[in-house]
Amino acid sequence: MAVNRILKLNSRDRETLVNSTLLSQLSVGTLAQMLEITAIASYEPRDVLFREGEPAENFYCVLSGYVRLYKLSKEGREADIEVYGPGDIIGASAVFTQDRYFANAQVSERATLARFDIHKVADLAAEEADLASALIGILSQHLQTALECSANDRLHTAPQRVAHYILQNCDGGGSNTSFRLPYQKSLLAGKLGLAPEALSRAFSMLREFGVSVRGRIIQIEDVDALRNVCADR
Amino acid sequence: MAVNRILKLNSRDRETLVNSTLLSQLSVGTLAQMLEITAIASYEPRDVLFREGEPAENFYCVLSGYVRLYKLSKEGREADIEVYGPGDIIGASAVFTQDRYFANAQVSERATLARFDIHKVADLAAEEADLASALIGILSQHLQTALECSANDRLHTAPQRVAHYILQNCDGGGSNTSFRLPYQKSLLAGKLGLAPEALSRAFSMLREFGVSVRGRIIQIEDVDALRNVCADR
DNA sequence: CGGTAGATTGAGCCCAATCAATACCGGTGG
DNA sequence: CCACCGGTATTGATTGGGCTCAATCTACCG
Repeated sequence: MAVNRILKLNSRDRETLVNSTLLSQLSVGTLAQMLEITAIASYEPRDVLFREGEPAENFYCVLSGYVRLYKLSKEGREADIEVYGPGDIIGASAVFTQDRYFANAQVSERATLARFDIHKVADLAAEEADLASALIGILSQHLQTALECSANDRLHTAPQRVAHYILQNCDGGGSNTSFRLPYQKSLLAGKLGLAPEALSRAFSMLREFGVSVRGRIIQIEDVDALRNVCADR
Repeated sequence: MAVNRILKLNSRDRETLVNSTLLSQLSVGTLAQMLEITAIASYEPRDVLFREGEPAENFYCVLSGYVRLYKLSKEGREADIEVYGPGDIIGASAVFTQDRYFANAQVSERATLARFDIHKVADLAAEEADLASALIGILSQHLQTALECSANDRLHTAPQRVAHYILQNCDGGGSNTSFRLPYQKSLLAGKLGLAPEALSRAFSMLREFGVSVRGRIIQIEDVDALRNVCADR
């Protein structure tokens, strides 16, 4: 598994890494130490980073591409838990628990990742308080996101969840705005806890609220109208 | 709100506090410092500890009783996120983010709680590495639980979730075993992401798999049969 | 003995999963 | 440049799980 190539860190990836949610919080000293123990590698779609139950050895920072975290049911169906993109940290909780991975992680688009040995990082975190702080920050953030997501699932219908996602991703923007989905719709569907068909239907339902979808481009006519969708329907 | 009485720490509560997921990880020195800044108070059912969006000031350790964490939809419907019992920590993520609460917390049964000022704890954590470690541990644990819960919702039907809950709570036990629900069924329903009616129906469906429910007592005839429910139905 | 809150049961409905078929898109190779 | 192909997306028909509403039942307390 994971037949990946080891790489040198190019300047764009380096920038992403240094600005990631974890490394951007560090002092120059700690940052340098982290960079020293970083291994960079590229992955092909469908590569598996780790599987549930395996002893945890590494955690990752996404430099480019996307990785999805998911769990399997006993019958083999899978449920996506989270999708990570550039700058995101995967498996940070393993740094402390130092136990086993509790989910599966798979690359969805060609990706470049930075890999860290959790034991080395744990040792470093014991010495450098800023690293420990940064890790707590990541975990707090992820925890909040996860709980948010649970509540979202339980409270909102498919069109509401999609509307919410769109609003989060068209960053402000005037009344008429648009953006490009960073990944496949099937991946988005999983992230939102939907079957791909349900996502399609949600999009077409949102057409009457001024949302048009062509390929990966999402156009929003009236942002305020969308906000109401979240409340009403 | 929260018209609660300030109390002295009695010996049973003290034991619970010292054995809690947070304090049990600390050195004697740090433990003593934490105990110094602890305020103990008792709460009545329906008391609200905090609301979503309020500036975060405290986090809590449950000494007795139960507290549910939930979010509200814009129409006012509520979705439970988590239920905390004796020894559990509530709002730990606020220690680091030091921002606002991201959910609501309400007491469900008469409860005694230990309250900590997040700023004091944050300061202490900056000095004492064992406290920082313990906080990371709590967060990792909570994160795992939350993600587990999301996946559970998406993968399993109501009877499966209930079977899973029962199995987790009849700790080993021979083929024929029983236990008592620690709180109301409506609270359990919320925790499992179900309407109370759905929980009822799940219980009656599980009757044919050897589960009998009388009041809060759950009797399981055949633990292995239950394990299969999780996979099949 | 009423009273109240929780739990159960039934009926109807709605949302989203599933299955199946078709349309679309992006690449590859002629 | 176009024809083809495989993976992705859409659309339709059906099913089923769980929510909602409403009525009954139970248990606990005054």
